[in-house]
Amino acid sequence: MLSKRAKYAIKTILFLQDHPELVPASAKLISERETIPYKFLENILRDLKTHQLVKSVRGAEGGYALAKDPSMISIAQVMRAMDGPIALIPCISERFYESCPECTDEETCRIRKLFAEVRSEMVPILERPITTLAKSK
Amino acid sequence: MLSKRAKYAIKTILFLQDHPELVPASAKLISERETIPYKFLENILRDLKTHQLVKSVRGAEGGYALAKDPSMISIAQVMRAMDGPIALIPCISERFYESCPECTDEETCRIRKLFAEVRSEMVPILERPITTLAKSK
DNA sequence: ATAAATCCTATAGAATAGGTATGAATTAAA
DNA sequence: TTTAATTCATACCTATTCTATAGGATTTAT
Repeated sequence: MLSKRAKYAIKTILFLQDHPELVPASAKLISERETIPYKFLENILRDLKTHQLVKSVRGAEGGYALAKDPSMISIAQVMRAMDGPIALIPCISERFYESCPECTDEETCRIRKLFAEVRSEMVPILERPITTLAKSK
Repeated sequence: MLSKRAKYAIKTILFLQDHPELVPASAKLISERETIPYKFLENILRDLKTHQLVKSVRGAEGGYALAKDPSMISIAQVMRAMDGPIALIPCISERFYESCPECTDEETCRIRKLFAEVRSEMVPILERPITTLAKSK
């Protein structure tokens, strides 16, 4: 399941996309508008910044903005930044690969094969740019 | 990510499917053959039994067997028994539905919409009977 | 200067993961 | 009828992760 951290991060990214007029948006503002605990959000924003998904302006009137064009940002990027692998098992993850200690033959592992199929269905959906998410409200 | 609990459970189910000649298979045997910690496996087997995926025979020469025809068992069933929802967010889960406390309108929630799409791709794959998993080794 | 911000480190409580310990109940076989 | 193998049940344990919160240092527009 998606962590709250990732969910809050996604909401933050979408908020920044939806409100270019409020940019740079302060953590306080985002926190209030999206009902995300303030200090927790600060933490998440730092992480998003490390992963170059947002950029920041310091000092009074400062805040956060998307670090790149929204058409270059996907939910998958946010999820990977917050929660790590999208794949349900590490032995098929592209960016977070890890072999199963007990596995004798990855090539023939049925479990791996099944979850590889799942992954290859999930990833393209999550990698769509956030601009393709129908805007609502 | 899939928990070890779920992974061990899947391996156990596949083991029982692959070795009808060893049925009823004792926890000890399964534990050795699949290198799953014995006491942890006992725990998992109890849970699988509660969810009617395996049945047990008590006493000496006892052990575990699949509770129904393998063609009626899916990886999704095992995952739900062990880890709960397959959906990445609870507001689109069929069996473990929970609304997001802060959500004002599920109908228009873009996040929900996206993850619903992900879920509807994942579930059919995971719900295939285990008999359809190409046997290997 | 002051206020409003980001930035940084540390801490804390709760839940979950991954197991372990102990022993009772059941049953086949010797 | 004893013994050994097994399931069944409960409780416990340790480490990690999750979800934050606290306190303060730093930066900057006004």
